Amino acid sequence: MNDLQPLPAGKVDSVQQIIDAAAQCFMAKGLEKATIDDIADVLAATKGRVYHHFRSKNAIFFAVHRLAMQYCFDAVAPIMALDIPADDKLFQMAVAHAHVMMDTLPYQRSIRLGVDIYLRGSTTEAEREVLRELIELRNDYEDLFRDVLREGQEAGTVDVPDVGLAGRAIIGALNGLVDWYRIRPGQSEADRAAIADGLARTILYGVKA
Amino acid sequence: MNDLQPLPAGKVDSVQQIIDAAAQCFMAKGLEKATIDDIADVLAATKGRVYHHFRSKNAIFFAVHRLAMQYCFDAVAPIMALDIPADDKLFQMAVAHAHVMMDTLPYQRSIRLGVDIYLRGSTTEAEREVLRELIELRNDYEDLFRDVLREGQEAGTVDVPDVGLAGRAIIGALNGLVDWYRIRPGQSEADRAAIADGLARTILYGVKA
DNA sequence: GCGGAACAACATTCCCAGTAGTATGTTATT
DNA sequence: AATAACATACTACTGGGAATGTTGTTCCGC
Repeated sequence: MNDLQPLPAGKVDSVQQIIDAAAQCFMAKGLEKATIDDIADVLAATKGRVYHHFRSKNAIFFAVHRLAMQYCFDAVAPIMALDIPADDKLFQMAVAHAHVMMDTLPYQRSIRLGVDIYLRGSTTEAEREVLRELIELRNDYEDLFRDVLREGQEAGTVDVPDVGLAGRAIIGALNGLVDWYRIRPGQSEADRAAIADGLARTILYGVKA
Repeated sequence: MNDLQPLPAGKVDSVQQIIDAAAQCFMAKGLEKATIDDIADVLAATKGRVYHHFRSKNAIFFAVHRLAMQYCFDAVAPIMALDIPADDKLFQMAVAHAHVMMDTLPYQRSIRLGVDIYLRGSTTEAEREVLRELIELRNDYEDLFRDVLREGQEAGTVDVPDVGLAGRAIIGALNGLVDWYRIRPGQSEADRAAIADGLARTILYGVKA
């Protein structure tokens, strides 16, 4: 995939490959049905390689989840720092989030609904602790949207019945991408930009004429 | 839950109980981790009862899915028949859909992301056939929203950049309920009405002041 | 600058717990 | 007596994870 790099390669790359393969498998077959062997197969390797770097299957899922959240933060956080009106900021954040959903689809798809299910299934206390962190990460991320909403509400550029509810609505509309978006061969960057822009616009301006 | 009926009971009721128990288990532990024994336990019964009425675990999931869609149609279809402006219709549909999400949470939660995953895992052709029907059902349902959107767009009461995209946004924002809504002890019917109304309002009118 | 020890990065093999599904009772109803 | 509606007991298999084997690389004293 990225074999043509100057070959810094080494250890980090191998772990990264495993995480990436896992995300693909999780997306394709679901968290449970995807086996360690499946992940190894994608890499043309065996379980040995996977278990050398990860303690358990859960640990792999956690890594996928953490990276997925990282992608989101990296895309949206810079916009938070901009000194622009809250409504404009929100628009750009929505566009950025939509792009991340499409660009890192396997990751985002893997973590949907996965957390709370894994929470109940996790045996060790250590695992539950990691899960709480991940959930908190997610909450922090979604708070970014709520914060901007509140900022706009106070400045008068945003008007919603309930900031919390509006935040949920926005996140829901954007995350829905993960459910219906499919990577098609003939799609251009412009097509994806149109999707991201159209979604953000619909959310910001509503559907009423 | 509905024990106080005139007790028509009999066979239909037993099957219904199994489906209901399955939906609860699927919500609590996920489709894979929920076992047939779990479902039987909820009913204080054994696998025998379950397998007497259902050929396989997949068949149970299909029943849950079908019923989940049925609940949606039953709530939204009547509104389609009303002779009111498209934007008002859309608002009422959104409110109704939100209520169904909360009222039948275990069902709706069970089917999220379950379909496409099961699609790849389904062995027999018969199962895949059933899945195609279910997916088509879902598309038909979502088409209801898109149809109303288009109707409003033509009538001038709705203004969106893209009808398909706006439909996805609306569905996404509403279905997001399934992810974050939790049944709390002290919640009243009014609380849920506020959620449904607030969501619909945010979607219809957007967030811009 | 070389022999080998220690280690990293895997591959192979094996075990066993858990689970879907089956086969075979058992009881009540019609 | 036939069948519906279950319960009980059993089988077969899958997949996570551990134990162990193999190979290339690094490092270190002499």
